[in-house]
Amino acid sequence: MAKYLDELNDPQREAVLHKDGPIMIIAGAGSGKTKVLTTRITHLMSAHNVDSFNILALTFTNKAAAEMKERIERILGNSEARNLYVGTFHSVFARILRGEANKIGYPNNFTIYDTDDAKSVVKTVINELNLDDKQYKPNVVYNRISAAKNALIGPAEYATDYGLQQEDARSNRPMIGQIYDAYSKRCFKNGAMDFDDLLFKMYILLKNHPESLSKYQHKFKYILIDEYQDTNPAQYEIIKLLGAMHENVCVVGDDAQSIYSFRGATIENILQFQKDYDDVKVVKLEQNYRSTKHILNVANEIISNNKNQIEKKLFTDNDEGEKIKLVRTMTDNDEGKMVADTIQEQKLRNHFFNKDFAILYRTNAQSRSFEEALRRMGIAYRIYGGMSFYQRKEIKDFIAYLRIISNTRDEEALKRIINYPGRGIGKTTIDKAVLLANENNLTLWEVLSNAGIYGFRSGTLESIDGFVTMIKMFQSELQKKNAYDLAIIVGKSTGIVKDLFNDKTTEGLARYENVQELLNSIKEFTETPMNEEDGEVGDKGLGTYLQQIVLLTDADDDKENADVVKLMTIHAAKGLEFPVVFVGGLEETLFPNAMSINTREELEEERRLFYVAITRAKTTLYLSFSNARYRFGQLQQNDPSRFLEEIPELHVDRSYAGGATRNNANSNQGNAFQRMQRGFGGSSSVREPSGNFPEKKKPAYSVPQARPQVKEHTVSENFVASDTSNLQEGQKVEHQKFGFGEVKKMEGSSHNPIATISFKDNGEKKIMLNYAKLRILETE
DNA sequence: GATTATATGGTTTTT
DNA sequence: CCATATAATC
Repeated sequence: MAKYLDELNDPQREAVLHKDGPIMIIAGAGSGKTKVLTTRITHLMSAHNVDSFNILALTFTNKAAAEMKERIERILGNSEARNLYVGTFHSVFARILRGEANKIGYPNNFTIYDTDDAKSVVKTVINELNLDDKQYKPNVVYNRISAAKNALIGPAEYATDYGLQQEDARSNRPMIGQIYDAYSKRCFKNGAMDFDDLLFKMYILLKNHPESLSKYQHKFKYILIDEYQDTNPAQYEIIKLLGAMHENVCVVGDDAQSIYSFRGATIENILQFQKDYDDVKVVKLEQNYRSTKHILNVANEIISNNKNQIEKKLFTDNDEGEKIKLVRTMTDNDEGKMVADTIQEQKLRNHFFNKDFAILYRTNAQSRSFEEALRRMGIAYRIYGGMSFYQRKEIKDFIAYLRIISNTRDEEALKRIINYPGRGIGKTTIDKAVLLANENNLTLWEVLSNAGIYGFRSGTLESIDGFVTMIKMFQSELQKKNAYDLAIIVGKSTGIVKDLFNDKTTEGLARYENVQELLNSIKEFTETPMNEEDGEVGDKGLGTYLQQIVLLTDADDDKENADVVKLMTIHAAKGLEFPVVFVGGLEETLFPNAMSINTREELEEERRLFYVAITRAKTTLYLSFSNARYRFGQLQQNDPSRFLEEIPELHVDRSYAGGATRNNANSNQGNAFQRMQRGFGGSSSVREPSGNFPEKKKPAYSVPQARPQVKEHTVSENFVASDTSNLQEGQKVEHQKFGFGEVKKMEGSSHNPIATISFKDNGEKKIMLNYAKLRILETE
C-alpha cells in the first residue's frame, strides 16, 4: 500500500480509494478534508494513471488552489501537478470563457467587472431609464440581479416570472426586470462580464453549444469540488453538465459550515446531489484533528441548536485543553486593548509567535479597534479583506487605462480616466458623448474617436482628440511591448506617476507606493513562466493579466510565513486554523447581525458562522463582547449575544482578565449568559453615562474586566526608552503607560529580567524589561 | 469646468 | 465615523 494511504483514517481512506462514480464526503470541521482531496487526486494519478490534464478541482480561494497543487506536487515528487485544472469556480470559468467567448458573442479579451464597476453600470442604467435612484437603489437592484443570475434566471425569464414580479411590485420596485435587461445589454455592449456572469455565461455556453460541452466533458474525466456547501444553483448546474458523461464527481462539504447563502449558496445542493446521481457513495469524516475537547464540545453544543442539519457527531482524541475564555469589556476600544494585551502576554508566557494568533469578527468595520490597539502595542499585524489593493482609487484608475487599451468597449474604464488626470473633458462633455453613443448605438469610444462629426466645441474637441490619440498610441505599443513595458509608458505619458510622486502628503506618498507596487506586480506577471495550458488562449498579454487580477482576493497574496497577527472576518477565515483565536463583538445586533435575525434560516446561518469561528481554534479560544461600541460615530449599547447562552458553563472560564488574577464568583450553575446577566445587576438596561465609565461603579458580582484599570499617563515630552540592562533597585523610572515609579526588586534571568516597580499612580507591577519601554530618570 | 463646502447615508458577509 | 454625492463658488 502506498505510504500516503497509511496516514489516513478509515473513512478518509475509503474516500480516497473510491475511484469511479459520484461520491459525497461530509467532512466536519478540522477532519482533514483538504488532505483527503489532495490524496485522492494523487491517488488517481499515481495508482490509476489518470492524466493530470483530465482532472478538475474547484476551490473557493486561489490560495486553497495553490496550496492543493503544492501538496500534490510534494507527494508525487514531480511537476505533473501543474497540469491540473485547479482554481476557484470564477477563475477556472473565466479561463475557459476567455477561449470560448466568441461563441456567445463576447470578445476574447472581455473585461471582468468587479462589484464596484457593476454597481456603477446599474446606476447608469437606472438613470438612463429615468428612474429614481432613491427608489431603485443601485445596491439593492444589483443584489437582486445577482441573485437572479445565481439562480440562472435571465432577464427574459425574470420579466415573465410571476413570483418575482409580485415581489418587486410589493417592494415598490416593479421596474427591476427592465433594469436587469438594460444592465445585461449594457454589459454586453461594454464587452464585460460581472462576477455572476462568469457562472451564468459558462452555463449558457455549455447549454447552447454542444461542441463546447463535449470538449470539456471529455477533458474533465474527474471533477472534485471543495466547500460544496457554499455552491449555488448556477454552480450546481454547471457541474452537472460537465460531469454528466463520466459522473466522476466528488464533492466535499460540511452543511454546518454553510455561510454564503447571501451569495445564493444553498444546502439544497447537498440533498439534490444524492437525487441527481445514481448510487452516490457517502462518506462522513467525523474525527476532528484540530481542536481540543473543550473547544470542539462547545462547537458541537452550539450547532446542535440548529434544526436544519445532517446528522453527525464530531469527536476528537486531542487533549481536553483549556476552557474557552469569555471576556466582557466596556467599549470596543477596551476590547481591542484586551486582545492586544492578551496577545502580548501569551507571547511571553507560552512562547507564541504573532502568526499564531487570529482575531475574527463579524463585520469588517470591527477591525479598527483591534488595529489601533495592536499598533499601540507595537505588535505586527495584517488585515485581510476590507478594501483590497485592487479596489484603491489610484490602482483602479491606473488599471482603467490598461483596460481601455485592451478593450475599448469598456465604458466604465473609459469614463474613469477620460478626465484623469484633468484634461478639460468634464461632465457635460461626457454626458453628451454617452447620449450620442446611446442614440446611435455606438460605443462611447466610437463616439470619441469620431468626435469631429458630432459638433463639440473646438477646445473640447481638441482635448478629446488628444486623449484618443494617446490611447491609440498605447494600443500600437501593445503590439510590440509586454504588459509591463506598456504600463511604464502609460505611467509616463499620462503623467500619473509624476503627479503622485510630486504629492508629498502622507496619502500621496502611499498612493505613489501603491502604484509602484502595481507596476511590480505587472512585472512579476510578465516574467513568471506561463502555466502550460494558458497558452490555449493565446498570450501572456495584458488581457490575461487584467482578467486574473480582478479575481484575486487579498487573502491570496499572503506572505504565509510573515510573523503577523491576522485579522479577518469569519467568512474570510473559513478553511483556516490558528492556535489562538479571538472572536470579538459577540453582541446582539452585531453577531447575530440585526440584518439576519428575521427568519429561522437567517439565524441558523449566523449560528453556523459562529460555529465556523469557534472551530478555527486549535488550542485556545477567546470570546469577547462589549457593553457598548461606536457605530455610525455613536456609542451604542448592546446586549450580549444570544449565542453565549448556548455555551455550557463547564467549558467556560470567565476568571480570565487579561492576565490579572481576580477573585470572581465561580459559581458552577447556570450558563455563561445567565451569569453575565446576574453579574451586571439585570443586564445592560443599566445605562452608563457615555464616554468614560467610572472605575468605582463595580457591580456586586465582579465580572472580569479586560484589564485592571490603569490611570492614564501621558509620557513626558523627552521620553526615550533607556537601556535597562543595568537597571538597579532603587532607581526612579518612567513607564510608558503606568507613569512614574521606583524599582523595588530585580529578579528573573539575565535573559528575561523582571523588575518589580512601585508606581505612583498604579501601584506595584512586575515588568518584563525585554518588552517594556522604560525611561530611567536621572538621579541627582 | 474645477475646486471646495456641505449634506447625506450607510454596515453584514465575498468571488 | 467615513465616503461619496450634490451644491456653491470661483
